[in-house]
Amino acid sequence: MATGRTHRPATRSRGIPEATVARLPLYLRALTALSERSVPTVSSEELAAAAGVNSAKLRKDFSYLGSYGTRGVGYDVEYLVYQISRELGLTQDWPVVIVGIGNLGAALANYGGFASRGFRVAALIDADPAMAGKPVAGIPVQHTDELESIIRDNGVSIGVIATPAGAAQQVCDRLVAAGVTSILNFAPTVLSVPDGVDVRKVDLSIELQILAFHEQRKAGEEATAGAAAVQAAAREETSTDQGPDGDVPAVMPA
Amino acid sequence: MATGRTHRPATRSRGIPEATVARLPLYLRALTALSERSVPTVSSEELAAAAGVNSAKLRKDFSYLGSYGTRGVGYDVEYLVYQISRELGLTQDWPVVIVGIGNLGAALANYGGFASRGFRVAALIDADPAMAGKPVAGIPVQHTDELESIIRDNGVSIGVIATPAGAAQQVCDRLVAAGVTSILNFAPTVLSVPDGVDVRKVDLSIELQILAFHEQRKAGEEATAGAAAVQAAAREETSTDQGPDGDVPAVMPA
DNA sequence: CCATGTGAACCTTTTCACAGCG
DNA sequence: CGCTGTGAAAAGGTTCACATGG
Repeated sequence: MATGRTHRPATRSRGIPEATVARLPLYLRALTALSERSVPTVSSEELAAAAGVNSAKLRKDFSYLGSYGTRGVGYDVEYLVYQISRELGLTQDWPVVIVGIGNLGAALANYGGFASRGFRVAALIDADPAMAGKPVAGIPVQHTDELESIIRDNGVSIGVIATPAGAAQQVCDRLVAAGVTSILNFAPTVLSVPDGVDVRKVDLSIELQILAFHEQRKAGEEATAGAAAVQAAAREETSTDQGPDGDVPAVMPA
Repeated sequence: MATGRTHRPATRSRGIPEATVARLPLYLRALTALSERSVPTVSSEELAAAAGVNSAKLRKDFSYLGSYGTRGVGYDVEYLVYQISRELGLTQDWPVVIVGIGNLGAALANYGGFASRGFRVAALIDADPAMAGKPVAGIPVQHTDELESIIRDNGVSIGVIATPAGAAQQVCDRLVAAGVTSILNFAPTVLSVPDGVDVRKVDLSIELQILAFHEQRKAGEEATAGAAAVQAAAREETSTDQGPDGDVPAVMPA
């Protein structure tokens, strides 16, 4: 930490916009890469390019966190990594359970991006008795019967559901009853949860359908030509700035 | 198709908002479920509940497609399924290739939600020679060398990247050069592509980080109590309406 | 009489453009 | 003098509330 962890009296008022929160992990990833290459500082322009957004947006986002840059120079990489990590709550340890160890569950269990971000896979849970005891990614799979005790014993507050759609709501209910308050849902279902519980969903099929929509437009353009067919040009995917930010994720039953 | 495919003179002007497009797959899923239960019609209220959004939003969304409902009654399920499918371009066949057949790639290959939505896995591609010929989900894995010919021979315009981060850009370049114009990226990297190519990303780690942020707030609330700590109550996750809609997805290297 | 379809109000997010600081 | 930080404007999306039509 170059600038030292001054902890800042935090001019930062509360209420960081959701859209900004959703981009912080992007900046963090880009900053981590710079940090590994021992780059000391970055300008908003450079960092924005690395994160795939435009610089005005990035500066505005950072302004919600506080004034962490130096005019005429840029941002101190290490310091920003620290500030964003702290803001996202990644400086603490988050035990996570993954329920449903099919192809997807296994993929998630093996994902390396967890540990490096403060997430720890506390347990893998599956309803199939035949899976019990089998190690996946070095962690023995436990039976669903153990779900409640696992959650409680490990103080788990984040659960990942990678079960088939039919089992998702039931698993969700049990996770919530046992104390989980944040759920990442990969099953293609709408989960209903009580107030105070956060749900985010990832649905692959949805992402593909959105791509298909735009793909279809591209094809139609040549045909419809003439008149006002330009329109799609509005979607200037300018080589950067991906992550349309305003989206719905994608799913996957195991 | 109850109402028959009248094809409608389409009062519908062009330019459906991105946010609406992102929700169409959600409605489609809910409608498909209703269709399977042979439900003939739904009100905006019912369908909205099933899709996890509020009814005003749903009606506004549908208004961009045209007037497909009947006042005092609701929407014809079969007819809407058809209209939305057509709008999304799902009435045609979309051959897709998946590059990177690790845990995640295999999970995707096995995902059933594809075929039922007009997507067809045309080929599985991996750089590991040892994988070549091995069947995954009934489809033999082919070596990366074949990538260009596979794309061309099958007229593939949508590619899924499930490789490690380091290989993603290179794979992306080859896909684009071979003719792919839509990419779903699971690797935790920002891909740069020429104009006209669409990229969507899915990043698991990002989703978890967003959950962690809110989780941290919840914990802080009790401590910070007193003063103005309410604020998070604004996030009324009212048992439905998940999918904060304004987000950034999550990734996964194989 | 009911539920759709939609203008209008409202809120969020993005973009602009430049003052101000290092 | 360059780059950050930020008001103000613009764009985009959501919610309200009700006229409209089956």
